[in-house]
Amino acid sequence: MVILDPESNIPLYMQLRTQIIEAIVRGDLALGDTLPSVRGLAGDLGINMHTVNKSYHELEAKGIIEIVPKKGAVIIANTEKGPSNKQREDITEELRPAVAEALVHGMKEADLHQLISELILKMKGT
Amino acid sequence: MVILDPESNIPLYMQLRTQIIEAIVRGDLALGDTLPSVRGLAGDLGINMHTVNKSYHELEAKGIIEIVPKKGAVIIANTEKGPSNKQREDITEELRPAVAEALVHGMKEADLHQLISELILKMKGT
DNA sequence: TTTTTTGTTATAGTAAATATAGAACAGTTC
DNA sequence: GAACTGTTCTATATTTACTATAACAAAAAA
Repeated sequence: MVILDPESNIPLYMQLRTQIIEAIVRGDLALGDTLPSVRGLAGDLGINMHTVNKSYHELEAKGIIEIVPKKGAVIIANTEKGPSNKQREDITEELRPAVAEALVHGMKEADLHQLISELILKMKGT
Repeated sequence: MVILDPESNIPLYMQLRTQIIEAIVRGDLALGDTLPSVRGLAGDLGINMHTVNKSYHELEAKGIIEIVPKKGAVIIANTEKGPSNKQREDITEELRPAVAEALVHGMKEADLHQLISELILKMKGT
């Protein structure tokens, strides 16, 4: 279930790619599953085909899906095997600003671990 | 020491505000210290005054500095006291996409804690 | 085999975000 | 008084984000 907020300061294509990733994490989508066609999903969400296409290509760049021309997009992310070195570095840089903000407000290492654990629970939950 | 990358896809004002936060985390800037004037810092960095001003106002919105008109910007972030509820929620939402990406690539909770710990070390170190 | 659907590419346009530039104002500091 | 401060205003250029069509060629379905 994807819900986009057109008023958000977060671009639509980012909201979409994040929610697709979370759908995989929840198990709503699994390895080998195919994503809806760019036209189909765009129609359902009431947004433009190119916006969906941009999300898909970002997911492909992250190694989460594979786009087969003229066919469709298939999930290739292996939620069992760990991340590659590059993926791990990308994740680190993505975490950096938020971690810095946490530390500047006095959060301790243990607090951050707790917060992360809560986030994981919420994300994997209903 | 602030270094900006004009070629980055990350806006200058975001790079700047993140690096100021990290400077506080490192201890290069402390509670009560005043930031350089918007004109002064803009000159040093070779960017526009308004760009620096935008960074400062984002830091103020995050409760990290206080801008006193006609005087300057003072650091009010207390790196000892924990974050407010709102700050904690903001940090959680900022972490969400990166955590989702980590999980989709098969990182386990313990792996993420390890990665966070490494990040904190790097951030507080030289 | 015809039709539909697929991702891709190209062009075009609007709106917002980002960054710069210069000027003026009114307090603060020296 | 002079220099410096953040603030506000106008203005402009560039990039990003999003939408809108259209056309293409290959795959899939009828």
